[in-house]
Amino acid sequence: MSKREKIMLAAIEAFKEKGIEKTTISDIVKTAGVAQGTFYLYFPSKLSVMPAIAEHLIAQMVPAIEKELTQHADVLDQADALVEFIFAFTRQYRDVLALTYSGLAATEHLKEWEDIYEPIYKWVAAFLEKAKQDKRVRENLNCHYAAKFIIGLLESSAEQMYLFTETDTDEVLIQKREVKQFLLYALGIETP
Amino acid sequence: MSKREKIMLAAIEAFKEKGIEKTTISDIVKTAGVAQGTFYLYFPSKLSVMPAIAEHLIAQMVPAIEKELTQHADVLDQADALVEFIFAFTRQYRDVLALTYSGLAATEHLKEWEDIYEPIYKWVAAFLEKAKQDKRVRENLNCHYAAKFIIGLLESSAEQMYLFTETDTDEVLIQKREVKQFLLYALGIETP
Amino acid sequence: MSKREKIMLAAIEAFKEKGIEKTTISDIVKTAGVAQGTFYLYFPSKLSVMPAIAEHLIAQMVPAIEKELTQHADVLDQADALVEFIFAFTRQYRDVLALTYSGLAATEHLKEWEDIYEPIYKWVAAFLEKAKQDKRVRENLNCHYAAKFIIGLLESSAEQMYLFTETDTDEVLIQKREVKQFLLYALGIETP
Amino acid sequence: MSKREKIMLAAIEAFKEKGIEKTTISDIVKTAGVAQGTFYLYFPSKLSVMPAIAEHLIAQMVPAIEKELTQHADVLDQADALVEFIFAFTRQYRDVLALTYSGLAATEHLKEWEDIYEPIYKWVAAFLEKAKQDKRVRENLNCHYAAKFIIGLLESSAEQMYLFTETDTDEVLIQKREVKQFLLYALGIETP
DNA sequence: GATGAATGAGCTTTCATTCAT
DNA sequence: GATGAATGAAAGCTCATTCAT
Repeated sequence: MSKREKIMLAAIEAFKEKGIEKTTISDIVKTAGVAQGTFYLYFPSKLSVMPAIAEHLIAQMVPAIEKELTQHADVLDQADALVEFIFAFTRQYRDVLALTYSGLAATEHLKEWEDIYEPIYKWVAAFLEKAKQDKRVRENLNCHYAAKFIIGLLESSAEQMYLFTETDTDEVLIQKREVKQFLLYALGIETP
Repeated sequence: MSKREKIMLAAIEAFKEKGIEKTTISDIVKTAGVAQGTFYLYFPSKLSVMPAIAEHLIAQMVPAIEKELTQHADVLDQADALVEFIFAFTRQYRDVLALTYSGLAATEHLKEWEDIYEPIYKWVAAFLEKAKQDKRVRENLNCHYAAKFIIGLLESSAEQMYLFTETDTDEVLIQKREVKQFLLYALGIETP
Repeated sequence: MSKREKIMLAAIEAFKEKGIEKTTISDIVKTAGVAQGTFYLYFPSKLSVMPAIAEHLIAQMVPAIEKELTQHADVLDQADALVEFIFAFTRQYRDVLALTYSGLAATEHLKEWEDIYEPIYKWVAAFLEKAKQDKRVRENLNCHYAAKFIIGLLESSAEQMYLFTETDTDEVLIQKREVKQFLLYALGIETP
Repeated sequence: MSKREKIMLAAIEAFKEKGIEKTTISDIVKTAGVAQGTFYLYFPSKLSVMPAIAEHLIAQMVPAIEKELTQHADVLDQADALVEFIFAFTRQYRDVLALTYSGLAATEHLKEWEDIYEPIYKWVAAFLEKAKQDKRVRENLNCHYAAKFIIGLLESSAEQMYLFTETDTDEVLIQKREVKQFLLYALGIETP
């Protein structure tokens, strides 16, 4: 593993452990097992690690979403898969996601957040477009906007859950079922 | 105005101005016009102001939402008013909202976030319940969950916009129109 | 009890509890149950309480020593009583004694220490003088100096003990026995 | 000289100069010629330098005492040398000694004081033991205890003097002569 | 006399940053 | 490239002191 990568992963650990504000570069290099000065060979400041972390997350997210969606032919199954995926992903990375968002918000980098999401929006929009051609969603659906609403809706509902629990309690299962129904109506998907 | 209140409002100003990371307690007390030591009479640390700010924001939001919703009799108009309100509120407090969330995330206070939102969820749920009795929304709607989804959906879509612009551009108007339509379908509201 | 006295006793408590350095005037007034400003009506600073504490100690010590010594007619018994008294007194006030000395040392008041002890030296010297007339101590004994040596010797040996233990262990009993013998030889007292 | 040593010696200077209470870490580092932060690489607080100072003092005292005592064959001369040495040492370090004791008392380190003295007690006891074998001191002398009493006696009598004067006045000479005599009787040393 | 909220000078402490090795 | 002891600017924080009530 490269030193740069070591530092980035150590930063994630340290941020999780102590919060962004209280994490020092000293903490990060101690966790990474490199010298104090080495940090500056790769990053100019503590918060400049954030975009790298965000990219790291997305680099894991995009191919996973793609794989999920292409596994299913019908939009109903795809919606289902998307909900499951976003909940699973949010659960797995809940700390890091909150940290990354918060870390970007604390700097001037917040605007990059949307750029980072762009590829995901694209993918979802493409699938909706396909479904529209197949008349499987309502014909007045604006796929470009809908993609963003869907991601926002699913992420916020997943976060609402995993703020309190790390495991999939009954409460989580109900929330998932309900958000799926909410989503199907919003997209105008006919259920059998 | 109490010193505590002065400090809190000054913190909002300072956070807006310089971001949380770069704001010092010195900045806050200068803006508040109180002495350095006075800060510590009311708050133990910079981030401990965050929950107070969050409460302040919600304290402004709840009666405003209540007023908006009670002004309209039909759920169609209420939905419309809610979208307009959340967009307007998000625009007005866009910096502070992102910062507050991020500030809470950086502390142990994040879980309080949902508690703070609780009264708003309650209000929206109550209005949906009323609409359901009037058969103005789909009859299988779970009002309790829907309330949370609606708020999450609207806030995320408003944030997506105001991350980039402070004024209501065409882009914003379209996003509003689209999210309204998305919402109406999700709730199963019949449009004339 | 006067406020001044309350403050002085509270200072002793606070110094015992947290040490002189870490005790604040705030701590003292909280313990004393008076207001912050009240302190300054009686003392100009934290360390200016020290001489008052020292006087308080001596005010208790002098009559007690006097009583002990006058109870016994012979110098052998008086020496015995003095050892017992200094050990008992040191045990009882060991924290305060160290604090007082240290508190005076940290200021310009250390020289007052000897003044405070003066009456005790006087008393002991007087008793030695009487014993010398009775030929009960060696005839070349300089009573004035001997008084100071005795107090120094006994206090240091008592402190050596009670630094480690608060109760009269076997170790303490042996130390007392040995210091008595040491003292008797020093004074040239013939034992039966 | 190591930075740690520089800081310790600077602390001695500064404490002498301004007293413990009024000395700031800033004063110490200025005197030491190191940066503010460097202090914290070696000591966590101002008072935590105290044990280091105490050790430093003792490290100087032990070999000096050893040298003094081994220079003389007879216990009479050794007693004389010990009195002279303790008075000289107390005079030289009078500020620091009082401060060190007081500084240790103000912390949790006071108990270390006796540990630090242990090697000196050992040396003196060994010399007394030798003298006892030679029948130069009374045969019922408990050398272990006597060593502690002697050090306590001599230090307290030296301190009594140098509290008021820095030079060897007549008063000091008399006190030395008298304490020597007191000591000789206590040990049962026959004078020619 | 008594109070205690407010002050702000000045202390302690941190920690990003450097640079000789 | 890599190191980590040393730096010192700048932050946090304290607490003796004041003064209107």
